[in-house]
Amino acid sequence: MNPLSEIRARFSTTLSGMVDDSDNLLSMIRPAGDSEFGDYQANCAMPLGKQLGRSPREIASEICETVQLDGLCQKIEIAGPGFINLTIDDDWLKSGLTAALADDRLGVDRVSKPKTFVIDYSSPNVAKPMHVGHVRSTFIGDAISKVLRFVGHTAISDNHLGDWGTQFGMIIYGYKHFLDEAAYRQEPVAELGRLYKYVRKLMDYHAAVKRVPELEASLDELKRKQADLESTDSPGDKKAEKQLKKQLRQLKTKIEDQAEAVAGLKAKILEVDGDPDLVKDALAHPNINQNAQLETAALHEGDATNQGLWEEFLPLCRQDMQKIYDRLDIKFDYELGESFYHSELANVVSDLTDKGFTKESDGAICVFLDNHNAPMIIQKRDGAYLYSTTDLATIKYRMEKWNADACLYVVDHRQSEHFEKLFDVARLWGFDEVELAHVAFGTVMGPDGKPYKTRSGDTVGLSGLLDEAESRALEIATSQNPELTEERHREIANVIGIGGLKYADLSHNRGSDYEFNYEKMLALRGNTATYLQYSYARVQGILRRTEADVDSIRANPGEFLFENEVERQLGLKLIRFGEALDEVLVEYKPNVLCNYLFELSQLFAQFFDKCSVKDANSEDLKQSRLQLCDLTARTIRRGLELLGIGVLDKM
RNA sequence: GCCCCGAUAGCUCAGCUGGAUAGAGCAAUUGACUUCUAAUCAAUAGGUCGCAGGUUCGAAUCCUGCUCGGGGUGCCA
Repeated sequence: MNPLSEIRARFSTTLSGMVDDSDNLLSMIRPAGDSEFGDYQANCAMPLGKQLGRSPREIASEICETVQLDGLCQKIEIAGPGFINLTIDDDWLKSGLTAALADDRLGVDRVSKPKTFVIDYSSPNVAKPMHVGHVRSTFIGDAISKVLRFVGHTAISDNHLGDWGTQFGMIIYGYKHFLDEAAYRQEPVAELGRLYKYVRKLMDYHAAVKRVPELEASLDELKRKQADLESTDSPGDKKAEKQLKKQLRQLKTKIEDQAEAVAGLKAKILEVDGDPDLVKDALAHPNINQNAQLETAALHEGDATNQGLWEEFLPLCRQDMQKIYDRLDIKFDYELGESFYHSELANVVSDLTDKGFTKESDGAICVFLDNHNAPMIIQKRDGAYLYSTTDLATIKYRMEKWNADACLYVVDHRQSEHFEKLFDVARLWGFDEVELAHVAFGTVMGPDGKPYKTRSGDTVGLSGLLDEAESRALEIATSQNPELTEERHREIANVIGIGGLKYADLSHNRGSDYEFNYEKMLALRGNTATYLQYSYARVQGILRRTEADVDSIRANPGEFLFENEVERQLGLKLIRFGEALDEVLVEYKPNVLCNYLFELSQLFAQFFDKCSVKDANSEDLKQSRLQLCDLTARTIRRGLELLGIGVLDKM
């Protein structure tokens, strides 16, 4: 039992005797903001005083008299307007640590009411290279799944692959017209990738050729407007003046954006124009955009040739994608892609229609919702279905198959409106018991504060990103410890490179955008995976140098001794691992666990500095310190494992 | 137009279901390696929590307005 839930349990009895609903008050018991005030503080006397019309300090002392904290807290003080400051009893702490030492779960309880969670994350489009944008969903989803499982829930991870989309129409079109058979026989995946990129290029070319004149016309129009506004006489009154300036500013950014877009499109045209083969193919395939779309439509309608090609391509693409997941050590329980649901889509629409929830509008079948202006369209005018339809079919399947208590969607925050609508429709449809949550995350930014792109403006490919992280890590590992073998260096580089990447992502609040930076990610100091991994390696160093036998430490523990204040702090932090995990799951925020592990490692570094294990004054103290070391190492290792990050005994 | 999100130290970010003197890392300055890994630790300095109001014992946190920035916005995913 972690101290916070223990304290809350004790307060619960007292508070429920004073008010009807004590849950809110219990949540006001929290870790102390300042260690001067003790370990925990209960702030519930102030609001309670108000509610009961009495002095908060009076209430506080009444609470203190009745609450049973014997054996749990050694000091209870009332301070300021009515704060109740609590200090955990050293004996309680020591017995908790002793129990954790012998426990594979480090003293973390399993939840009393396990639930079934379905977690939808990663979800890339197969046949398109994975890029930096997939990183966050993959890491965050994986970490949440692992924490859920560790605390005792059932977590079903499901990679909702985009395996039925327009990219297959493009590849099929490419296969039919541009295939290099020898290359396909030798390296099918590479050839399919080439075909995808090739068709993409030609499609972009035609789209750009068409779009540039339109954009340029609109750009001229904007510039005219700008000139008009600039030559407008000053309106005299301040408000109008301000309005005018604002309009001009907005126009200016719009002009800049469009000019940039035109330049980008022109670059794409030039790229094709500069290559005679590309020009030839571009001219020979003027309707490639429409025709690729037709290939997709044919696939969806069950065309035998396209179906056959799709069945041939899909396993190849998935195999290729699997390489990335293997490097990241990410596994899924299920990988039910969009194609898995395609036969159900018509039923979704007809069922919703039968129940009277749909309405036809401009030929499309829609579900209108009270709190949204735009409806959710579930079938297009041309009869095709949309991702909203697939998502609804997916919810139905997950409920029927797993009877989920909660479905978590770890998806980019830009899709929040889609999920609001989706969840509303699902509830309308009858799935109103399940918790449906969009675990949204922000964008990975480049050093310019814009979404992370390569210098040429393309998205950053994931496999290249991993290569770069590992090669930089290799350089660091080699220069730090030149005496190790190259094989060891590579192993270290893998663990700190991939770990650094994951930690950089997970340590940010998932809702925020963050700036991607290799240097910071792998920095030798600061709040990085390396720092945590180094702490772990230092413990292992101590255990080696003292020739400690961890099995016997765990089996025959001595008393924990707090000779130095930092030893008590470290012990308290260790016993609070479960609190951190609970906190992660309140809002599905892995950064809470990162913070905990960083603070734990900082305390260990202080302990390392001040409290020698090898040269402890007595055997008892040495034993106690070894126990703290062992617990620290196991907590860091377990915590990092839940984040999907590895550790090393030496680095 | 409408909707959503953000603005915290020079930089990158925590903190946000209201709590005590706003935190960390980096960068800067200073000190500590014959020592269990210095990939470390100790210390100094750095702030009008975008602006203006409001709510209250108490506001970075909640409410309103404004400024600036980002995103979304019926037939892409």
